[in-house]
Amino acid sequence: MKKHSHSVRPQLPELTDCLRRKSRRITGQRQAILHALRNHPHPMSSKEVQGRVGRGGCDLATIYRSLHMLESIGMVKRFDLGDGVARYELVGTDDDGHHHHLICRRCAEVVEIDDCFPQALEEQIARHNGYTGVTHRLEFFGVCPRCRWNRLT
Amino acid sequence: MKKHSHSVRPQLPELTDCLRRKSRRITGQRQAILHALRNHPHPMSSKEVQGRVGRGGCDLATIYRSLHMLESIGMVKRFDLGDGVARYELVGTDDDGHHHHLICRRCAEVVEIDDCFPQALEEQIARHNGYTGVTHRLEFFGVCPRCRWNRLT
DNA sequence: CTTCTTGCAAACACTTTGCACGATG
DNA sequence: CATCGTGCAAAGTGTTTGCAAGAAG
Repeated sequence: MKKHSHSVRPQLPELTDCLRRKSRRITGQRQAILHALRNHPHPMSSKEVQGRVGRGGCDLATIYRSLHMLESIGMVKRFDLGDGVARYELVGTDDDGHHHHLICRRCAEVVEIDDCFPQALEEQIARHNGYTGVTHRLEFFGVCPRCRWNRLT
Repeated sequence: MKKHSHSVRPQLPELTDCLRRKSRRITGQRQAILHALRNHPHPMSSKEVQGRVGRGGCDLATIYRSLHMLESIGMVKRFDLGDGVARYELVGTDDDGHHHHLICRRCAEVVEIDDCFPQALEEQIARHNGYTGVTHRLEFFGVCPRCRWNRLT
């Protein structure tokens, strides 16, 4: 059971080990991308990742390819915040990365949410429709305290 | 309270009246688009709408503009099924169009779902984070009975 | 030295926009 | 007949891909 939004944040060596185990090559770019993801535990778009990859930078195509690869081996999770831009988060070492977000409609601030759609209800929906392997994608939208305040003044 | 997925399906005259009330012009294209949406009560992309607009057809740009306009006056609701393509559904006369979907990961079949995220829990999430006007976007994904069967054979 | 990765540029898919012409109220 | 809506083509985004050069194991 998870008690807090942020699970254990993996260290870089653990991450590269993970690549090694999956027989993926450990390149400078991949390390930089993982480093960027590690230091900003919020959904990041490819461009945002690129912006946080320092010295020398990294081609966007490489970012896209890396992110896909990392997703395919379960090291990152893709999130869809509703604006047609794919965002990714590093998956902790102890969980599967499944969680949700509360996004401010005005400033796009993102808060991690621990609550989840009731499992019993999901199972009922699956059974009722004859579907198997059912999961869900869930995000909340609202106005954050700061934006609400700014709007009032 | 809603009892069944599909609320009252508006007739064409009601729809055009709605446009009139909002002082939007009633053009052949808009009628055709509304007609298409009316006869296919599932999330439809702009291209799908175009494919169902008969005789003469209609420019894609017009479809995009119409769909935006219809959304802005609340006649259609936009859904995001996770594949970066905006889809729209006509909103019934008696509800606000809020509902969810169960989508087959293999054939993309879509089933309307009546269940919703528990309101009490949503309010708690909002309060806990100081957010106001909180809503949610929720979609389920799984494998439909038919695809499951085909896979077994 | 073999195989996997990268950068670059071109290609793509979806969506938006400028503008002159055409239709609606 | 004033205004709004449409078609067409061009431009914008975000993302994917082909290919030769480069790096990892």
